[in-house]
Amino acid sequence: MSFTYEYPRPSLTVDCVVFGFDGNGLQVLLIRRGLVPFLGCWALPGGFVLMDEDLETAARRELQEETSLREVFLEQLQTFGAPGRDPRGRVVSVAYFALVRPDQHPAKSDTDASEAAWFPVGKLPELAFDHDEILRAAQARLHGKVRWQPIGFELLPEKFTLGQLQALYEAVLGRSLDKRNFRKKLLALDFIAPLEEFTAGSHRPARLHRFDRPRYDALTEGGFHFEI
Amino acid sequence: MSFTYEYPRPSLTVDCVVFGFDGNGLQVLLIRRGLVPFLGCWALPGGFVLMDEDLETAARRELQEETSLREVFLEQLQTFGAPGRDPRGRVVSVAYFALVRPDQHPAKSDTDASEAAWFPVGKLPELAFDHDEILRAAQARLHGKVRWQPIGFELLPEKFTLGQLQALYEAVLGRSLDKRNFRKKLLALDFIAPLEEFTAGSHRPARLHRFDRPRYDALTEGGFHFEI
DNA sequence: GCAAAAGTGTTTATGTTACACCCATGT
DNA sequence: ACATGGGTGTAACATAAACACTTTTGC
Repeated sequence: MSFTYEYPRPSLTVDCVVFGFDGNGLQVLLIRRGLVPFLGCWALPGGFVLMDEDLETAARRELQEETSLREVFLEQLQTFGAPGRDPRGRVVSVAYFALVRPDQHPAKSDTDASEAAWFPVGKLPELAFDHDEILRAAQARLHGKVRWQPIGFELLPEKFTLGQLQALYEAVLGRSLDKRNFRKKLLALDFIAPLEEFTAGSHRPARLHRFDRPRYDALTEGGFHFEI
Repeated sequence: MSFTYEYPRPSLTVDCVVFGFDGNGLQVLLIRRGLVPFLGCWALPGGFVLMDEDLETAARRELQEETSLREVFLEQLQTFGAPGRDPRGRVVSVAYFALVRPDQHPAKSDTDASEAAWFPVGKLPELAFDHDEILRAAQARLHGKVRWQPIGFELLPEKFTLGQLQALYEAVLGRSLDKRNFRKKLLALDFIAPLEEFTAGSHRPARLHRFDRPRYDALTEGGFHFEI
């Protein structure tokens, strides 16, 4: 059919902004490029979408190929398509943002050809293409979203302390929160279940909690809305 | 360079979900397709992205070509790229959503070849491609957004009554609001300026108001956040 | 015993909800 | 005069914010 020749076609890629949390600050996973252009430069993991592949599938495939990450929380962010954003020609990129738990973290620096490393969001290196712009959009989304969606739990281990959760919120929101009010509010929401387990370690043991997803789903079906 | 042949390329389109408000209910602007596939079927305005054209520019161009709309509020919504969403082959579509004021509304039915018409969001015809899915995503975005961003004003004339504004919020949110509380809250936000003008007409004249964008911008720069 | 993080309640201020009547105009 | 939408205030209630000390552990 003549259709395939009617319009010139841009190339299509996906790029992923992968956030992690180490108990202290928010981190982003970057890879060092092994190809021109921007050879040796840090960049977001990503690559070309295959012809019969769903966009999210492409993002997950690239994540696994470049960072060994599987089964992470992944959500479409925004599509970047300014002409000139890629020196090779017209390349449109669908950006995703991902949240990974500490136990899913890939090694800080692989021995593989493709080097991957975590960087604190405050201390990022120069990035290839328009990846700094994509990253800013992802940070804005995370910031706007964490207050009314339970995405914080995607960044913590399955069992976590309220102290960890608060540190995460403080890192994402960029301000400190009152400990008593934070606990009161979160526990009142009633989808964080306290466990009979405690941390061991160099201070007073802290009670562990778990995010109760079935409970959360039940609440949201009833038109429930929270805000932190 | 060999790059251009390394990867097969999907075709890239933009589609626009255009919302309008007629004082009563929320409406969506659709066009009747003049080409196969889905010839004669209602669809979202949109079309192919040119090779050296920004995505938003493409959306604005298509809007003007197909619906004569210019200078509308336009925001990127989401990108739809499931293989098989277009029977012609792999076509990825970047969806936008637009808000237009009554004075920008194109004629209800053009005499032109390309027919365009407004439909109430509750009574939509069958749509081409996956446009029903795109439309649902746009409605969800509008619903989630209207409460904390001043997008309501993009759907009303420059000078409006609080009654009109409330009717719009009720249409978007799908529930009725208390008149006194609504007025109290909106006026307290302090970016809606009352004017010394009034409607004429068949009842008690209503005071007109104007959205004070400079005032709004000043407030948001100071980290201000509202919710209706 | 001291450093370090965990845990816990009350008071005050602020914001949200519910609610009913008179007003100005056109017909 | 009546129908129609415009306009107004207060009291009860719920939510959010401010605030300091005791507990438990490892060293």
